[in-house]
Order: sequence, then C-alpha cells, then structure tokens
Amino acid sequence: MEISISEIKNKLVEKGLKITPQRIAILEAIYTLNNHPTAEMIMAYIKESHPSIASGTIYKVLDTLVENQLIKRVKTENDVKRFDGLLENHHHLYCSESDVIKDYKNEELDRLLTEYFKKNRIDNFEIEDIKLQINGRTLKRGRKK
Amino acid sequence: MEISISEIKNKLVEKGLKITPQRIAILEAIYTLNNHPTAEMIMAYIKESHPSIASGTIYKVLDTLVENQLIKRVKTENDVKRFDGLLENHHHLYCSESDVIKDYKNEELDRLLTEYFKKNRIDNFEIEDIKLQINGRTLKRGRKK
DNA sequence: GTATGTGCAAACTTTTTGCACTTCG
DNA sequence: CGAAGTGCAAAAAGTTTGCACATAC
Repeated sequence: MEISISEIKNKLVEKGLKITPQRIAILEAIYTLNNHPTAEMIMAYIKESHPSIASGTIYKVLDTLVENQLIKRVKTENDVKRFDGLLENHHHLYCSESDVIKDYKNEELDRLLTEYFKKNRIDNFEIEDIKLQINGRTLKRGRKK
Repeated sequence: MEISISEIKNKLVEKGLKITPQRIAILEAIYTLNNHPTAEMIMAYIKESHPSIASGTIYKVLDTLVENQLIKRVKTENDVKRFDGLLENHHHLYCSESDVIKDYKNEELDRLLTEYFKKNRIDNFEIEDIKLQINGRTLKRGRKK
C-alpha cells in the first residue's frame, strides 16, 4: 500500500485533524505493515524511526483515527486490537493457524450480496456494511497470484 | 435456546469430558444468555445459582469447551472474548450502537455463497467456513419477527 | 485410587487515564 | 497565544498461571 507523506497529511487535514509527527508515523506504519497490525506491531515499527513515542499516544491516536474514519478496527477472536488502513469495501481471509488476515475484494461477490439483501430485508435492522469472514488455512506451497 | 440439563450432560459425555457442576452451569449460561455473552456476563449469571465459582475456572472451562467444539468464539472488534453456543452455520448481525450480536440464518444465502466460492477458488487458501459480519443498527420500533 | 477439574491468589498483558508539558496552527 | 496533542507513569480491565485441594468416574 504505497502512500506518500503528503497524502497522509492531506487525509488528516480533510478530517480537520492537526498534523503531528506521531499521527503521520502511525498512519504510515499502518499502510506499510499492511497485515492488519496490532497496536504493538505499530509501536515496534515506529520505535525505529521515532524512539520516543509513548504507547499511550499510540492508543490515543489510533482511537482518533478510527473515530475520524481514517482507519478501521478489524474484528478478530483474539483479544487484541487490530487495525485496517484499507477503507474500500472488502472482505477478510482469516488463517486460523497463523493469525494472518488478508484482504479479499471482488465486485461480483459484492453485487451478489447487495442483490440478496435488497430482496431479503432484515426486520428491525439497518445494514451499514457487510463483510465476509472467510475462515480457513493459507496453503504452504503454490504460487502467489 | 431451550436445553435441558440432561442434554448438556450428553454433550459433555460425547466429547469425553467429565461432568462437573461448573461445566454444566457455564454451558447452561451460554444457552440461556443467548446474546453471545462475555466471560463476565457468564460469571455474573452463574454467581446467582453458584456463588463460589472462580473466574479462573470460568476461563479454563470456556477454553475446554471451545477446544472440544461445544461452543465457539465470536469475532468482535472489542477486546473481550465472547462465546456462541449455536454450532450450525450461521451469520451475525452486529449492532454498532449497542454491542448486541444477533444470529442470522438463511439457506438461500448459504447456497449463493457456496456456489460463488465453488466457481471462484482463492489461491493458496483452503476455506473452512464463511460467515457474514452484517454491521449496522437495530431499529428501535417495529415488531420483532 | 487416580486422573482430571476447581479455587485461589498472584502475575501478566493490553489498554486506559490524568495531568503537566509541548506543539500546531 | 490558545486549543489540541503528547509523554509518562500509575491504574484498570481482562485473562492466564501454578499449585494445593477436591471431585468424577
């Protein structure tokens, strides 16, 4: 997920957030570590370029970014927070063995789901978005697409 | 989710687990509190009938039950564990406002998904199961189906 | 009787909080 | 300059662990 510092700054400005080195570093970390990182992974990554950042700050910034919809929280069955910098609608492949989460995007699938739920409204529920949790195992060999 | 003590005992026996009052109470709590309870909710519920149960025991029993596939862990974006006593394939409605998780079952939808993934294999990934996270808001009024 | 499960309390991990200080605009 | 953000360290929340005792079979 390639992104430049100035694009990151733009994103912050668009949301009316102040630009700080910590926020830039955290967003950059999430885009670089595109493996749906935990707060801890973000911290470890940033500490190299930015050794004085406090873990409290990381959590506060992450909260701010989620509130302002610059990133999203990922649902997991582990009790640690993980974050996603990809905002477009997409689904997740969960590997039960390795805790790896990968993205899966497909328009046909999304069309299928949209049509289905157009026909089959759910009583007393207003859908905001629908994501697939595709649970399984990543295979060791074979060529990556 | 109606279930009798003897059915609960059967489930434990089938998995080769010893029958203990704590395990029975915890399974019963999960079936009764069918709102995908946290360990804490289970504890609170059980404490009434069973005031001496230890929280460590609750966690240990929950682990055992998950390992033996008598219950499942639910994916959430909160950092607390939640559990599900419904084992058949089903989907979840997540209400972002209230933290309520409801079940959603539909065969047509499952058929649609199965067909889609039969046609569209994912490289280097072996699917075990697919669940929808249907995110949105429960509406206040209207009749419950 | 023996393997297994439970209670308890201490420890651990992850996240949150409050407040003085700093920085952005 | 003032509002907003950060660092720090302490505390909270949630979960795990080890071990002595109790229980199921």
